[in-house]
Amino acid sequence: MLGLIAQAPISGYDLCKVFETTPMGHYSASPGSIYPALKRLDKRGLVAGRVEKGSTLRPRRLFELTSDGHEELVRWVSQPVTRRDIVWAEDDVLLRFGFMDALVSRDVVVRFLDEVVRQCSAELDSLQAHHRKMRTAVSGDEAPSTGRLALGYGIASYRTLRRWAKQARDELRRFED
Amino acid sequence: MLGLIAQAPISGYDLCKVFETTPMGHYSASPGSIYPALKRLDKRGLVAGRVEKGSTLRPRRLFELTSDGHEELVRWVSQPVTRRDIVWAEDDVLLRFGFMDALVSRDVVVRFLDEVVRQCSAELDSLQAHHRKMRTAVSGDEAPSTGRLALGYGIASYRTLRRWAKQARDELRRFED
DNA sequence: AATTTCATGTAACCAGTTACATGATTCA
DNA sequence: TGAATCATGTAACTGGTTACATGAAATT
Repeated sequence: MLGLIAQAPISGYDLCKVFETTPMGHYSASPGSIYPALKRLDKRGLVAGRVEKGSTLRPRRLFELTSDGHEELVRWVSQPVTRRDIVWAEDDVLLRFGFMDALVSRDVVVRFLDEVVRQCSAELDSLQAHHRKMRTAVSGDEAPSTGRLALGYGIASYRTLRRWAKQARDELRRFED
Repeated sequence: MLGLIAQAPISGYDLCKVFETTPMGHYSASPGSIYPALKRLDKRGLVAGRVEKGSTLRPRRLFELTSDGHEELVRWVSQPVTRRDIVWAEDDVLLRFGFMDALVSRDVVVRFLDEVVRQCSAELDSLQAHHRKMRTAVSGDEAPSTGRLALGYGIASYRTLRRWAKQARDELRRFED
């Protein structure tokens, strides 16, 4: 939400709309979470709401970032990418990346992607070891268990993330001055 | 947890171990969630715990599925795969798949994968439309925004899932009698 | 003798989901 | 005039995380 508010002042209602109608919807968020979250952010001094019109219209509160909010947002996207992030919060990693270019310099973004590649490789090593163990455990010409196939998807998934990170990094480098 | 208990009677402690030491750890779960969850499942009559030893040893409760629990587990894995599942609960879809072969027939599994392919294609259409919109919005020879690149990952991700589902289906078909 | 592991659990805190409530405004 | 949309919010239910508590058994 801080990332969205940073792009332009926005109301709670329009935040809901973003989650409903764009791929941001991947990150869920319903009125029942957005309004309380805005209230929390306000209480922490990270956003400030101002009423757009004072006339007969139903008031519409536009929220914008405070300087504390901007600081917090930069801190959030700039966090080191840990293996834990890759495994348990891959979506957050991508979300942080998606807001980065408006907040930090190009080479911070590139280092971020390099770290994603590193952590993917680490996780892949561990998953592949498990995958091999499952092969030897059964061994034969029966069909693979769905459990083993599911693990195969996990591996394919981290490979895709790693490949994407490498390509994205190269693409960003290509446009460096 | 029902899926794990179905494989063999297991204690709360050993369930914790599974999540700590295998790729199942991807699905989180800590003692603070496992023990209360076991209690809930017990209360709902889906699992039954029996004490392993009555001697001086600290009692160790082994849980096994009741017939209601088995029914519920089969119901869970057999649910239709919706687009909502693919988008918001991809992990659950893979988890259901991973437990399937012990619970339902081969062709139910194959139909499950076919449905995954369908729903991926639907989601891909929608994401690609958004992706194209972001291209035309900026248009030029500047570097792509990290937001657009992040969406690119989403697309790569669903492509991987679709490709995996097709391959897994073919592999399962190859071993059909 | 001290530490680690086995083994089970509880409590405070936090936050998301669903569903509901309210009332103004715009559109058919 | 009735329905949909704009716009903001609340409440009950649910359940996860972290951290803590307890004590026996095995290991060093």
